[in-house]
Amino acid sequence: MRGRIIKESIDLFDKKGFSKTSIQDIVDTIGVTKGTFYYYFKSKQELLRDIHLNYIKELLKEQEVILNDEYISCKEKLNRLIYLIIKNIKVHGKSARVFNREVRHLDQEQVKSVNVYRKEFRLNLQKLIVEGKEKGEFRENLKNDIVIFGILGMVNRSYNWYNPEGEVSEEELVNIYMDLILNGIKLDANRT
Amino acid sequence: MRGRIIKESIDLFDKKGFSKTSIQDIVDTIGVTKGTFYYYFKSKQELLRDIHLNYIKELLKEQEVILNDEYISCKEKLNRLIYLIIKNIKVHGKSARVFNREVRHLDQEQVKSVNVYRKEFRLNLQKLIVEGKEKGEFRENLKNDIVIFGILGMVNRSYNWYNPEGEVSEEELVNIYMDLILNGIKLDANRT
Amino acid sequence: MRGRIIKESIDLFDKKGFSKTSIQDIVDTIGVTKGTFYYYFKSKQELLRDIHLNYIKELLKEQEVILNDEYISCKEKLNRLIYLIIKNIKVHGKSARVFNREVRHLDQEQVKSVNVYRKEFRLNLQKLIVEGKEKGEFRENLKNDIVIFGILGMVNRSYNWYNPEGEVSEEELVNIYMDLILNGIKLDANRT
Amino acid sequence: MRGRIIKESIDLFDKKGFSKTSIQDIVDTIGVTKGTFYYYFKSKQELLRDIHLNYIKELLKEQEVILNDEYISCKEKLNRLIYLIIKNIKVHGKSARVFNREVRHLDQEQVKSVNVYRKEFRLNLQKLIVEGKEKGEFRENLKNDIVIFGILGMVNRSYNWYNPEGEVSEEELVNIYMDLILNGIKLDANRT
DNA sequence: GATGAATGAGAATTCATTCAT
DNA sequence: TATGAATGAATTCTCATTCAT
Repeated sequence: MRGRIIKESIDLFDKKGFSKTSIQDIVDTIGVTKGTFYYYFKSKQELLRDIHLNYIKELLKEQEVILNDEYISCKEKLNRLIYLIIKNIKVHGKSARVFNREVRHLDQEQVKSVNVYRKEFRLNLQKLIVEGKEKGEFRENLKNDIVIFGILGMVNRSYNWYNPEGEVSEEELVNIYMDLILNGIKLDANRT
Repeated sequence: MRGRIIKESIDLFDKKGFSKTSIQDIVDTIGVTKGTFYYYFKSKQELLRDIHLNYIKELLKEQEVILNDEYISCKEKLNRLIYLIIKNIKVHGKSARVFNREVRHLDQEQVKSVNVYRKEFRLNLQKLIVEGKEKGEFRENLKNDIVIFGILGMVNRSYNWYNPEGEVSEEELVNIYMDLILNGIKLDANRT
Repeated sequence: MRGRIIKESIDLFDKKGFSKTSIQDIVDTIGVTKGTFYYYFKSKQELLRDIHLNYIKELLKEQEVILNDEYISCKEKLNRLIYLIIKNIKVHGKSARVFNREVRHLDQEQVKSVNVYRKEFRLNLQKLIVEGKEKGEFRENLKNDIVIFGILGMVNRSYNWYNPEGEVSEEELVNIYMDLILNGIKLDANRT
Repeated sequence: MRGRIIKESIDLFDKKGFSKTSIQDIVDTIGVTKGTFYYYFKSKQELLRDIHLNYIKELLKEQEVILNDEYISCKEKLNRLIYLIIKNIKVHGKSARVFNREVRHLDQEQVKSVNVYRKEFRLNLQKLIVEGKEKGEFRENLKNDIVIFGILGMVNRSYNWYNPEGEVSEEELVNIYMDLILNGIKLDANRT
């Protein structure tokens, strides 16, 4: 039951937004009554926090698998991490959008608890940049934090416009992003 | 009065979010009564739409000034356009955040009316990429639309984390973005 | 101006009902502002009372002309009085419907002032019955007041269903009512 | 609870009118809160529609019992039907008045659903006239529909002026109406 | 585990009315 | 005469939450 409530809530929050989705909407979709909801969750906010935590923890876990792979280059790791996010759009797009949109409906305490993981995710990425620099894969003169903010901004925004069923496949999109991130857009006579 | 209502609303919407800001909150801040609000606006949504339209129209106007300057290169134009957005954070950051966060509280009709301008802004940027390619400033093998989506995602997200009063100045931030966008992050032996 | 306000108000009250018609609706129709309304009327209720008084006074005047005609029988007077009401549907149907429907939006004081005339109208009709009895036109064993209440109920209700543009003309309707009122519906072997 | 809300609402709607009765008034009378009201009814209008439907359906049921009685004449049926309406004044007078006065506060859809029954009630009465003609009880040259509109108008208006506690008993009132309807008011030398 | 009735606080919105200009 | 800004009280309705069963 708890799982079903979470699942359907994500659907509804994605479709109508957190504040426009009522508990009634949620339980109606499942076919139970409001009492049931409050048997499993202390409040609407708690449900939202759970969704956030589920999402970011899962993402972190998958991130770690990639980062800990010793046999691939940093570029490849970056590639896979971006793919992780893009691939997520189809499978967990709803969670992702809810995650990215509805933070402001959590209270301070809850935001803090979520941000711990959020920050960890970002810092892990920064470490990747550092490592890439050391291995001579990335340029030295890069501001780690801002570069990561930039990449995340770019990739995450895809949730808002990218349609996985459209003409650009997920693999292509990742390639385009990687090309952009690695090489930039400038035409440079000296490059191959 | 109308102007004051808009101004204070932007403040509140930025601070607490659209749905958590009541008309009462707004009029209390100004020191008038709810009736006054409804004298100037048909509904809360109409106010939000007005904020959106004001913002995007203004942005479009400034964009055009930059794009129509015949004496500067495409790179320079891009630079200035990004600066336009970043500079906006300090001056119109609140509007910008409201603009980027609260779209979903507009109804279909209103979203449509706003999206006309939103799209125009994006298409203008795409034209810049095309032009840059023709002039040999940008690489040929770039997907115009996705590149622009990427750049906008990256730059716009700054509204959520960048603090203009912090240690990185706006000019520096723009330079970092430009460097990233133009050159990418890859270390390339052939480059200077 | 005053006249125009009354005229348009009757229209709107008939179409949407008194309570669903706002002062704003009224002044918008005319193209003036609310201030103007309150220059001419102390309140919305006062307007309604004026409409009522205008209507009933006018009706009374026309009634008197008919009743005072010395050269026609009581039957003929009754005929003409019913015709007066039915004919009114086309010309003053709106006023009439407002008059019959919206009494309850007047306050006690106002109802009283209107009922003076309303009652006079009814008593005049009762006198006609009395006179008709004396002249041997109507049966003796009739309860004057109830007969009149019955006739008025019957005829007045026409405002709610009768369409003067339909297939039954006003003259025909009056004839049907008169036949019903004079002769009843019973088949009587002794009658012609 | 639902029943109590309906009951008290009829009282209040009768006393103050639909639009002047607020949900607050209703729940205050019962001693519950507004939330309770909206637990049982989707809107104020829905409540009104329910009142209408309850009333007309009940009336229809009683009408059918009378019409289906094979052992009585049409005159007698008419007599009993009018008695049904008049008797109703004391018992269901409030419902009846609300039913007759507040139609215009229903929306189109709701009016339609109510009018189905309203019309059925009227058509049943028309069939009675037809039957009465065939059996030689009523005159042939009567317009069925208009006669019924007339009779209904006459009888229904009683709700507005007739006081069952007054000096005219319900039985007497019905007799007076029947006499008027059957025989008319004309003094006819040829009649008994 | 689950229900369903009830709450109560607050939300958006409407509107008759006032009044300085 | 007429305007238009402002009021304030009331109104319908929503909804997260509680709780006895």
